Amino acid sequence: MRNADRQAIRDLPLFADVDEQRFDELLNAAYVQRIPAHVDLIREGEPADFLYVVIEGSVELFSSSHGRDSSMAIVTPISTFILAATIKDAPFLMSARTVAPSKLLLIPSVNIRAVFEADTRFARAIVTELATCYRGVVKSMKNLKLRTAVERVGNYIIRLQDKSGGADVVELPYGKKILASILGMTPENLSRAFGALQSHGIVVDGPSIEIIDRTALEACCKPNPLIDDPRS
Amino acid sequence: MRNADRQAIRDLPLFADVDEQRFDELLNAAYVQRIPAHVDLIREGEPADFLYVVIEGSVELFSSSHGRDSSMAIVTPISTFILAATIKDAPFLMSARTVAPSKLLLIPSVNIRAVFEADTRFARAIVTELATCYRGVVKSMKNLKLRTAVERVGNYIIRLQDKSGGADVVELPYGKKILASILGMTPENLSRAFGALQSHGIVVDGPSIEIIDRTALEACCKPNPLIDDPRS
DNA sequence: CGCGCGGCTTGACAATGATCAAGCATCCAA
DNA sequence: TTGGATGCTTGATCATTGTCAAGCCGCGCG
Repeated sequence: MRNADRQAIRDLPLFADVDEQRFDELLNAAYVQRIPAHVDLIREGEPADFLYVVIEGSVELFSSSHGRDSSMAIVTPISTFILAATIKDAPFLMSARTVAPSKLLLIPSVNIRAVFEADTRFARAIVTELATCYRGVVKSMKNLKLRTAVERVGNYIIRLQDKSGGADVVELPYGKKILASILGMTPENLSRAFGALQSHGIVVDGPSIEIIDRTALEACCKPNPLIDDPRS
Repeated sequence: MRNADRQAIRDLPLFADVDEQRFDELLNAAYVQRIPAHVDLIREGEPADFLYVVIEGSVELFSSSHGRDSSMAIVTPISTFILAATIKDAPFLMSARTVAPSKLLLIPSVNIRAVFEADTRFARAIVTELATCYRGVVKSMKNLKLRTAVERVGNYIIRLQDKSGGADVVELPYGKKILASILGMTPENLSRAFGALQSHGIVVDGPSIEIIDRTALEACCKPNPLIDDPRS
């Protein structure tokens, strides 16, 4: 493993305070895997044998039930996924597949659980991580239940602009098909929402979106920091 | 505080392994409150000054944004709510109000965080609790995104029957208006879903529901343990 | 006890969003 | 380079769900 990658993982709040020796143990037990795009990593319902860390690329978490599918989230570097299932030694509630060619670190769950039992600082870091994950999903629920499709799309654009340092032109980081599914709508409806928002301060050109009137966009889509602020 | 209440709280996985002296500290710092029905306990966006424990009665967690409201969960005894906000010292993402006359224990968040820092077993119990809460919300998301309204209602009935030990007749534990909102629909649509399910193995009489053909109900609503099993 | 309010049901109608289908553009593999 | 597959857009149509409204019932309060 490259030192830059190792340091990037070390800098994650989850691992930052772990005892150095135990961090070494985790990494020594782990596997680095380079995976092409569109590869299934794990299937919902299967045991969570590894904690996954996305180093490069991106991973889609999705769920299926009786013929229906829905994307739930995209995990980008440097992030972990399936921490809760790992800690609980429980089956995973979502499947995961690579969206782009990806570099992943797979840390065996037994090692994660061992360090969790042995290192108090790790246990506390896991608390913070899980609390953050929990609040993230609660906010997604609120987004779904309290907003129309157009509002969800508009607020996604606003968040993306904020995340891009306020740039006027932002690029969608993944395809519109997945974005639609994450936002809880069909691709057709996403196209229509983009169309509708062109009267409210944006210009859409494929994966590029220019925000020409942020005020109009916010008036239409009504951002709420208790849903949209990634730090809350 | 009555000994039975104290023991019931002590028996919660969250507190079961906490050092006895520290558990005493928590309870000594706490307040018992008897609250009538329909009283707002906390408003979303406010700081989470207390961890709440429902000892009797029930509490509705709900959210509002720009004129729209939605119920998110009902908390029943013996359970806590707003643990994540307490631990993160963050604003609460949902409001809470009593559904029925309730008896609550309010434990100051500063005390919770102090014991979290001092008692490893508490930290670990919090991990398990948060992981469980996180998985619960993920399952709610899947319920919303992967099912129709009728399926959501039908699976709610199935879960209620399982929770009632398989009884043929079950009672809705709270009003249909709140149930509709938790399941992500209007009260009118809930009534219609109950009506539709009368052709699929149930008989509805006010808050009583008789399941006369569980097989037909399951065939219609397609339960999935990765959504519906409360232990997963 | 009576009245008012809220919950719930039901019907009519409207709105939102999904489905189906066709066409275009792009990307990837042979 | 070419062909096929996939993503995306757009339109027509359909289905699900929300809104509005009225009526009934039960509960709580004066």
